[in-house]
Amino acid sequence: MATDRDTVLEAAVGVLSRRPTAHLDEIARAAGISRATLHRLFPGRDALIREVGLLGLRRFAAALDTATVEDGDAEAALRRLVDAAVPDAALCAFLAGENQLYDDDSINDLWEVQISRLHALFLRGQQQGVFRIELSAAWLSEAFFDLVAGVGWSIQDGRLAPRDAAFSLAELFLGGALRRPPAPEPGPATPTPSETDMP
Amino acid sequence: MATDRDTVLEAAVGVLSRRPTAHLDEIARAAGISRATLHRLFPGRDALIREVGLLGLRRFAAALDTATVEDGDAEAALRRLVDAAVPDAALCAFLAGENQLYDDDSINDLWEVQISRLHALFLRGQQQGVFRIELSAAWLSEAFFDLVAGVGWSIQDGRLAPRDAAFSLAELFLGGALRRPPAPEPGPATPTPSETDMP
DNA sequence: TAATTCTGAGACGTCCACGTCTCAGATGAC
DNA sequence: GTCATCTGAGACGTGGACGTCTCAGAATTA
Repeated sequence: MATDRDTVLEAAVGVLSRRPTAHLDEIARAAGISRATLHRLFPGRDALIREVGLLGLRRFAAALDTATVEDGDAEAALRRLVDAAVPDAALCAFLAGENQLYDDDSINDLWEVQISRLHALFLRGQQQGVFRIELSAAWLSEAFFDLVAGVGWSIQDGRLAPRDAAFSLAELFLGGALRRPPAPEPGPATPTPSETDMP
Repeated sequence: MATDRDTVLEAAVGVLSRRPTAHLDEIARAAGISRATLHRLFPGRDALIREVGLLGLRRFAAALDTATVEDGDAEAALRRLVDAAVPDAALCAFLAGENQLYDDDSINDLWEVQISRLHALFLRGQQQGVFRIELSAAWLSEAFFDLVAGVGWSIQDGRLAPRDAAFSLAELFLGGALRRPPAPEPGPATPTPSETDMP
């Protein structure tokens, strides 16, 4: 039973990120509460969707804060951001799927702010000579966010181990974004060699 | 006016990929037809959504075919796939957002087939020593598809030039996926140095 | 124990998107 | 020209999700 709002919102994300048209019954059941209690917490469906989006944006903004993306070396900042954002990847997956959904200006503004911070990070990295300049900062921002969303989907569907998420995201993205690709690292604590998938 | 089914479906994708709960009125308007004609082409909303998904899967399967991803060097195969898939990136964006939507087994099976082909490509590339083995083939498949979807979204929103799409996708993804990253290439016909974004 | 608060289950009415139908006008074939 | 075919606009009924309400039972507190 999840009575506090954020817990319910996270349960809602688990359903809405894959089935945006899910009924309130289903969302309530996923949260382990009744439809009545769901209505007590959120006035209606629109309010619920809105708060889910707000929670995602607040979490992503918090990840940008804790990673202090505005400071220091761009590569190190991005690695910090990966670690900070991966725990909330599911929320980012929801945002990626319908970031144009809201008529609300306050949400769109908040969204723009976070994207701008991400864009600035890549722009700074390009100026520092860390990130490739053949790829526009806008594309790097979009691709990074999409990969975070992909991490969220993969974990939800059980196709990616949560422990491997940050490593997989950082290695794949930085490999393509860095101007001087680093030598392949030895791997995470629990390496996932795909040979084990072989018959 | 778009009377043939595929054209209507592509117009529907443009709306549904960003607003999955869009009304049929809106979809019809986006396709330049009336709601009555939309109902003449597709029995109902479920049928429309289903056909959109089927079109996306057929297009992606066709891209895998034309790229002959089962043949030859894995890196070259992936580059061919990029070129073949980018034109239908918008459809992939729709699939990425709600690939678990369908109760229909025929669609899920078709989906699994294509994902398996992608997975096999990465597995073969890893065996060839082309792709990194620290990243699982499953994650590479997911990430590739998510980036294709990201290309679709970016183009739709005008954040990525269609001419740069294939280059941006291939360079970013292969940079992170290849075992021996290639030296940075000079760039596409219309390079997009992000310095031009600077104030 | 007794009182208070909160929740779940269910019933009920409302509203809106959907599906269907009709008909006038446009388009095209002959 | 005539006829056939197709489309758009609009009206209409329906279904189902949604929002509200009530009430019994559980959980918490004193």
